[in-house]
Amino acid sequence: MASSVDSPPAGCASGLGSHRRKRITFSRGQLLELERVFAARPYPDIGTREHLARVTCIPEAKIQVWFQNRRAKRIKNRKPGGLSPRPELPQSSCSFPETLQEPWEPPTLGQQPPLSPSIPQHVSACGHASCPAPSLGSGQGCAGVRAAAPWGLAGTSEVYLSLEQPTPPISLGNLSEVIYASAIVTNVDHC
DNA sequence: TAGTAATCTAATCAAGC
DNA sequence: GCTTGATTAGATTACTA
Repeated sequence: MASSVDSPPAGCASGLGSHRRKRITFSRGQLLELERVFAARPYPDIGTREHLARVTCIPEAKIQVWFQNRRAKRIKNRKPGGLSPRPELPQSSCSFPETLQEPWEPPTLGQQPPLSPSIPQHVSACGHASCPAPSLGSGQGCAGVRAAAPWGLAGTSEVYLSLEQPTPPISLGNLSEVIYASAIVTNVDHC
């Protein structure tokens, strides 16, 4: 893991003797982008992260760290009863239009009637654009699936599975692209 | 079956405001 | 002092030899 972390050319932590921990400060635009994607899917797969990395010009590793911290923060804050920090994750992670429907509601999808809630549920549960279905395990292996697994053990995954089956209308690939388009299109002017 | 890789959470450290 | 990026440790899951 520590291999990809150093993207030397990045600029900041190039190789300044003391590899202490040079804290980087994300720009507003970058944060905006990250938060938007986070709202859509707190558990982005590698593809999403890489895409985000390109769009924001932030090393993928940093993005991963950012998401980790973000999740941790969220769990901490939403720890009133203390129990089940996850249960809500599947929600926010899956129903991107739900949490997102703020500034960038996708014109095409956003208006998807009452159906939308169930559709995106799987998309994010899977987390990967090109992941047909968790159980299908297409070679590549979907990170999103794994991500969902941990708490899925508690039974959440079953919900996803039952939800995703009856929702074939939208092509997941396109859907995630739409997510991205709506998430990114707004501010791609970082680079 | 064992080894490896990737990802996750949680706790903690520490920089920057 | 608070927020939050960075690091570390330990656990889980999936894939491959």
